[in-house]
Amino acid sequence: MRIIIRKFDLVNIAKSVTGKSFSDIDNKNRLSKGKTKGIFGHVLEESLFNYDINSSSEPDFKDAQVELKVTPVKRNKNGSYSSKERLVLNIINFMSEHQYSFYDSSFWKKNKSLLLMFYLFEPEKSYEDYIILNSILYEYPIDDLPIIKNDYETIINRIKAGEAHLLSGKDTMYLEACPKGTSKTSVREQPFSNIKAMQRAYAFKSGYMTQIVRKYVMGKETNEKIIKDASILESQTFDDYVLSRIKNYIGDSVEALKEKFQVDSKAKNINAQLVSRILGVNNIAKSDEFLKANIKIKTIQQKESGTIKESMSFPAFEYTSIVNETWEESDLRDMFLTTKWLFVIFEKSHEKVHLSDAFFWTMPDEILESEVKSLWQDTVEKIKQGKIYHHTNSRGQRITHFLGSASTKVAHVRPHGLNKNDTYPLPVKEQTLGTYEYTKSCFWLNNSYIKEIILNRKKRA
DNA sequence: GCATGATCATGC
DNA sequence: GCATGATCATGC
Repeated sequence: MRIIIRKFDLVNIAKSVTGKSFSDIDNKNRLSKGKTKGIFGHVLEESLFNYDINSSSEPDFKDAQVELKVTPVKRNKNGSYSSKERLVLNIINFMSEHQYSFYDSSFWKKNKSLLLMFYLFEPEKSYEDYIILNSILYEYPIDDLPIIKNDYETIINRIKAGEAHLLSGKDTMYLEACPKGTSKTSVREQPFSNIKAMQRAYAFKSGYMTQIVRKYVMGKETNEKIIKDASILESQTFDDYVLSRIKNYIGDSVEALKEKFQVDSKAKNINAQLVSRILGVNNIAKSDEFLKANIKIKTIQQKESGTIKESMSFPAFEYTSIVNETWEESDLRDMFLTTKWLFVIFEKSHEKVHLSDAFFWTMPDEILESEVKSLWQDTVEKIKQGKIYHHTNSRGQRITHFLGSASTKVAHVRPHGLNKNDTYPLPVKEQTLGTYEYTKSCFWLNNSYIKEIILNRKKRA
């Protein structure tokens, strides 16, 4: 007789190992056979749930229609927790998937209910000793579903347009088509083009997974939402909705907006605060949608001449970390590959600053892999050689060897800290100064490049 | 008026 | 106490 396991039972079984390590659970000695991809899933399937390992288009637990996923959580330097990576789901069959609507898709059939088991990834520990943090039955929140459906449509529409080879994680918000294969040479045929496309799988982006971790594993309260009514997204995308809300205020002065929304602050991000109010939230950067989709807001001031007032800063890098990175797995490259920005332009005219434009932007791959890459390499090389300080100018400022905006087209390196005494340690001695620390620095997008982005956008429109 | 080092106000 | 987003200051 076959025993039918229900969702409720599965969650209880999963929760019974909270706080245990994989070696505690592994009674079939799978861990002793060495680490392989998916080993944690295999241990739990065999030793906790007692079923045979399979790879079928059906969910792992057929009767309950639940798919088991074991996924790592990491601890950040500031003590918070994030998902260590995206959650990869089933492979997309380009040849057939385009025939289905969302609820008939392979994505929905296999993943409509997920049993998520989170473990803590700890780099200093051996993998057998990783601990299960918690387990939950994940069924999509009603507010997330319209966005996930729109993401699905976006992926399908690219396949229908014969563009499966151009699919990119940047196309979508929560659900992405991520590369899945041993290399770029893992390609498959697509139905509406002769060009072979990289094999891809559905996946939840790491930003989406991080919010699940924070809410369901760490117990953090729900984020405020920009979309107050899920039906808004039945007729438009999230991006279009956000831009249409902002466009209602184009031409308004900062003074008028401060008055209208009763915002009074000397903070340098006052313009971002105003955009938050326009979208009906306290802090757009902390909104549910921006966090889950990894969208960041940047406000930009354009002078009457058209020049952009300031270059654009990003978080400071740590000298000791960046020298241990390769470009392929660098924080900088990862940031540009996984972040989308909402640029909001404020233009100065007639002595007043007005809201003038808003659009979403991602770093083009070809720029990332040329100009940005070479700047990163130049910077890392100089840190490795301890060749940072150049000379002190007549104002007592320390001029560096890092590439400035005068010698680059897209991005440059400049200080970014509280003051010049706000430093990070150096991996090697600074050759001229003899110190083991230097003022914090970060990568900046050149204001001239930002101007170019805005011009190109106007040309296209 | 630009380029670049230095710094500020805020929030967590 | 520090990260962050954004801006300030001034020699050239």
